[in-house]
Amino acid sequence: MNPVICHLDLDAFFASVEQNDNPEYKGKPVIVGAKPGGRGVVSACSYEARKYGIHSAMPISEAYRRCRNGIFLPVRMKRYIEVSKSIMDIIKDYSPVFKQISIDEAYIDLTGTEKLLGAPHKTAEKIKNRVLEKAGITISIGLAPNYYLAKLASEAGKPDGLFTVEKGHEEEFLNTLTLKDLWGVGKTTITKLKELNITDIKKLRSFPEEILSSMLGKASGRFLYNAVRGTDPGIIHNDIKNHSISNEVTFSKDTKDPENIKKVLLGISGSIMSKLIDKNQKSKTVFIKLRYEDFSTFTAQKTSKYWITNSESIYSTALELFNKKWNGFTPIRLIGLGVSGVVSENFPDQLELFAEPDDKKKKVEETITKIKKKMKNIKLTKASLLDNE
DNA sequence: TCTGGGGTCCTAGGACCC
DNA sequence: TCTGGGGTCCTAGGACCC
Repeated sequence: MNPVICHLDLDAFFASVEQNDNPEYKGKPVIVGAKPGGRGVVSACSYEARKYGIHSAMPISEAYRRCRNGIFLPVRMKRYIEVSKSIMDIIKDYSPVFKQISIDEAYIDLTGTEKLLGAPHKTAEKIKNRVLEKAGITISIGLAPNYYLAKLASEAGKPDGLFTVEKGHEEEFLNTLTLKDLWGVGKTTITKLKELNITDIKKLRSFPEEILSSMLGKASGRFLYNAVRGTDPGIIHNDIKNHSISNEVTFSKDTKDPENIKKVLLGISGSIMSKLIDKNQKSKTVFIKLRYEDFSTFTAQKTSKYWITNSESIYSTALELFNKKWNGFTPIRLIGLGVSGVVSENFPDQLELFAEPDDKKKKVEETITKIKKKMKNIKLTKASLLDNE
C-alpha cells in the first residue's frame, strides 16, 4: 500500500481570522504584528499586503513604510487559538494519525483510507470545504508519499491550494523548486552552498553525502542528501528530547538600568514557575539570554543537582548568570529567561530519594497558581513587582 | 529594511569517569 | 613520563522554523 501523507496549512492564518471577524477588512492589506513605530515585526499578513512586498518577520517599520494605508492590527493570540482548535477538530475526523505542528499546521496520514473515505484528493477537497464553511478560512493541502514532501507540496499550492506529489515523481517535483524552498534551508546554508557552486536542486543532488557533510556538518549533510532525493529526512519525530519553557522581552528602548532588568527577570521567574506547576513538569536547568544594542546575542545556563521547586531559585540563578555575562555598561536590547531539560513531574530520579530543601517554597508557589486559576481577574503577584506599575 | 517571541536540533569543546 | 578510548553530561553558540 502506497503511503499518503497529507499536510494542511492555513493560509495567512492570523490575517485571515481578522478578515473573517471583521468583514470590512476583506480584500485589504491586513498586517498583524507589532505596533507601527515600535521595534517589532510582522507576525502575519494577508495576500493583499504581500503585493507590497510585505512578509512575516519583516520589521514592522519597513512594512509601514511600504504600505501606509495598510490595516495594522495587534496579535490576538487567544482568538487564533480558539479558531485553530475548531479547525483542527474538523481535520482530526479524517484520520486517527493526526499531528499538529503549530497553530496553523497539521499532518494526517491518509494511507489506507481510500475504501472508507474515497481517494485522498477527494478527502482533501472535503476538508477544504468544511474548513471554509465553518471558519471562513482557506487552507492549503499537500499530498505526498512522505511528511517532508507533503509539506513542500502544500507550500507549492498556496494559497487555497491542493497539490499532489505522486509516487515516482518526487525528483521531478523537487526540480521545480529553488534551494530556498527546501524546508530546513536558510540563508546561511544557501551561502555555504554557493561556495560549492551549488545554486539549484539538481546540482545539489549531484554531490555525494560526504562532501555535503564535510561542508555543513554531519547532520545537515545527510539531511540535504535525503531531502533532494525526495527521501524523508525525518522532520517529524515523536519524542522531543529537550523541552524548554521561556519568556523574553525586548525593551522599547535599550537599557543599562539593572533595576529595570532585575524586575523583568523576577517577573519571568514567576511565570515560568507557574507554567511548570500548571503542566506538572520540572527542570534543573536555568538559562538566560542577552541581546545588546548591536544585536549580538549571548546565552548562559546553569544546571543544578536538584529539581527547581520555586521561582526564587529561578530568579537567583538568573541573576547569577546575568551578573556573570553582563559587563555593566553595554546597553541591553533584550533579556530572556527560561528553563530547559523540562520533564514530567513523575520523571524518575534517584536524587528524589532524599528530601529536597525547598519543598515549603514550592507549596507556596502551588497555592499562588491555584488561586490564580480560580480567580482569573484578581492580580496576585510579588510585592517587588508592584512598584512603578 | 534594522531586525519579536517561542521553540527545536546540532556542534564542538571541556570535565569527568571507567 | 610525552600520553587511550569511549561514554555521558554540561555549556555556549548557531541555524532554522512558525
